[in-house]
Amino acid sequence: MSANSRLTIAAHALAWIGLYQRQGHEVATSEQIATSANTNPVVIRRLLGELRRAGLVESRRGVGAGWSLARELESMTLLDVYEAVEPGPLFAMHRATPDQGCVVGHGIQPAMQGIYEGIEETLRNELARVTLEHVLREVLAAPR
Amino acid sequence: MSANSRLTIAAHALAWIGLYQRQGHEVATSEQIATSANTNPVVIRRLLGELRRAGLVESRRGVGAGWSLARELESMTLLDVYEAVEPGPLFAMHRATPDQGCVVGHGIQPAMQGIYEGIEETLRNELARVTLEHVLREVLAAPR
DNA sequence: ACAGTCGCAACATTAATTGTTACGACAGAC
DNA sequence: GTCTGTCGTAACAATTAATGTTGCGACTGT
Repeated sequence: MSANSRLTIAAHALAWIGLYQRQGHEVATSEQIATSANTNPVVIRRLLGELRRAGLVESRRGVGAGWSLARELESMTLLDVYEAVEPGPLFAMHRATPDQGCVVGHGIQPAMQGIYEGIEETLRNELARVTLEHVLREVLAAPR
Repeated sequence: MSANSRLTIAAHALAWIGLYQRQGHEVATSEQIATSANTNPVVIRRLLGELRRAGLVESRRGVGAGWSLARELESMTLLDVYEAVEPGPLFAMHRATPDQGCVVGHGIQPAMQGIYEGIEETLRNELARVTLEHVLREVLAAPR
């Protein structure tokens, strides 16, 4: 479905910064993270900018600039990241409004919206159960 | 996120056929459904074709041709529809493979895949709890 | 033979994400 | 005060997926 890797890349960036800081460094640059994620630094800066707005990371400017965590990885969940970087709802409605003169065309959108709402709530609960600390631990547990 | 309305349109089509059949008609045409959903008949035929492959609907050709349900709405769930019309996973990995020389770049994909798998399983369970009969009832319950 | 609809392929359009380039703003080093 | 490295952001290009459209052959009841 979604060719949408924003959540994955954002988690990647956070894990990278977290690990780098544990190795004694103050800040990580968008270029370093971009190299690890094999993408463009601007893409990383955009995503981290959204995470900063959500209070998950901080940035410093000038020489020796870069990004650092605003909170412990333990206190961040995938839900925090998801809400920071994913704008819309999971499932979309019709692109053009259906025929309001038809019973089904008229009732389908409220019906599906109500159903989708419950499903997204469940998804949110699941995302909230996974911390970024957990993600980093899983990353380090990968066989090499 | 996804500007992806396939599940919504497919549910719309099934509810439409179901209601139409309850009104005494044998088959529904892609043109009728397309009018209700405010889209092109070919879009409907494509979606219904996938639902037919999944055994949810049947089609007849020739004069008086059209679509009919292969099972009761009561016995179809949104999960059946979802699996029929949504190909890929919910969350995507990196577009380009991350730097395998980096610890995080190396471990991130297996880590996230494992996490996403559990989340998608939960999503599937939620979708499986909603029958198309329920959808149609919600549709008809909408205030006019 | 005819008419209506599906089946399917080919192509166009739209929209979202991702990638790239460019340049000003900022802050520490010298 | 200048220099250097990095962020901040805008503008635009490239890529991809979904959706929309057209065309025409296949099928089947009349």
